[in-house]
Amino acid sequence: MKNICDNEEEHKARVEAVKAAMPADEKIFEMGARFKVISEPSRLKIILALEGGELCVEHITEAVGGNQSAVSHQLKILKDNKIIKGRRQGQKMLYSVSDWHVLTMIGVAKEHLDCNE
Amino acid sequence: MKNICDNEEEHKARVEAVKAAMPADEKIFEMGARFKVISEPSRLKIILALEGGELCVEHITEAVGGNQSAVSHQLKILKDNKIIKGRRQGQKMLYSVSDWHVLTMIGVAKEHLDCNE
DNA sequence: TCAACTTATGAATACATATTCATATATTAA
DNA sequence: TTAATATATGAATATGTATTCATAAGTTGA
Repeated sequence: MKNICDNEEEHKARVEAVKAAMPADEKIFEMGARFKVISEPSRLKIILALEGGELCVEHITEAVGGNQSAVSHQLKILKDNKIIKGRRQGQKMLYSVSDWHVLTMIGVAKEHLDCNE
Repeated sequence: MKNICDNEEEHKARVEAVKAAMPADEKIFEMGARFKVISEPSRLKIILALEGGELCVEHITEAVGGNQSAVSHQLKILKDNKIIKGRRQGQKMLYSVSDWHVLTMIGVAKEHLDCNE
């Protein structure tokens, strides 16, 4: 069976095409950063906890387990990456998901892993 | 404005509901692992290079840059995570994407970042 | 202003992992 | 079997980052 990888002319054309279609390094890095943010289990849990609406830090901490400091650090990373947003209400900070693309991607992953009972 | 986080009764119910809807730790970890695999720029590039069909290691290396060893290491990680598959043809190994969920997720990310020209 | 409560943050530690170099393994042709 | 080519892999290094502890900062009520 003939394969493109054994044909030197097609080879060059193909590799050039792939390189041409490749997004800029900067874009690749941004995409990767996005996936990296939602790759950590603790952050993934936080996003899932917020899927149903905004919650304060204390409640998030209860919902996902772990201690308040760790949750706060992760909330900061999620906020810096614009995946969640926070608003203050009195002493409490209420966080909610602001990037719905992320929920879409998590939905695809959940579906794939059959997480919905 | 009344908020659920200021109401102790609703609070407990809500946190319990969130915990009940939360996938098992194991599932969370698997989802995270999936995202982690596609979060590294070098691996993301490899997947994008393979989006148009199978390529041999040498061509992948040319398309994404870097050296052969690094690409091979990343190919192994992608293969171990069942995101790509490889078949041997003579001296060459031809790799292709086997997990289309991953391409879906990358598509969402690309759209979000406006990577398409 | 002070005290209580909630959240954020800096520093230190511990752990994970990407890359490189050298080399091993596999395949083909002679 | 040997040489040439293609790919894989082990070990070492370097870098990134999650977690914890201690404490700071913001908010409210007295």
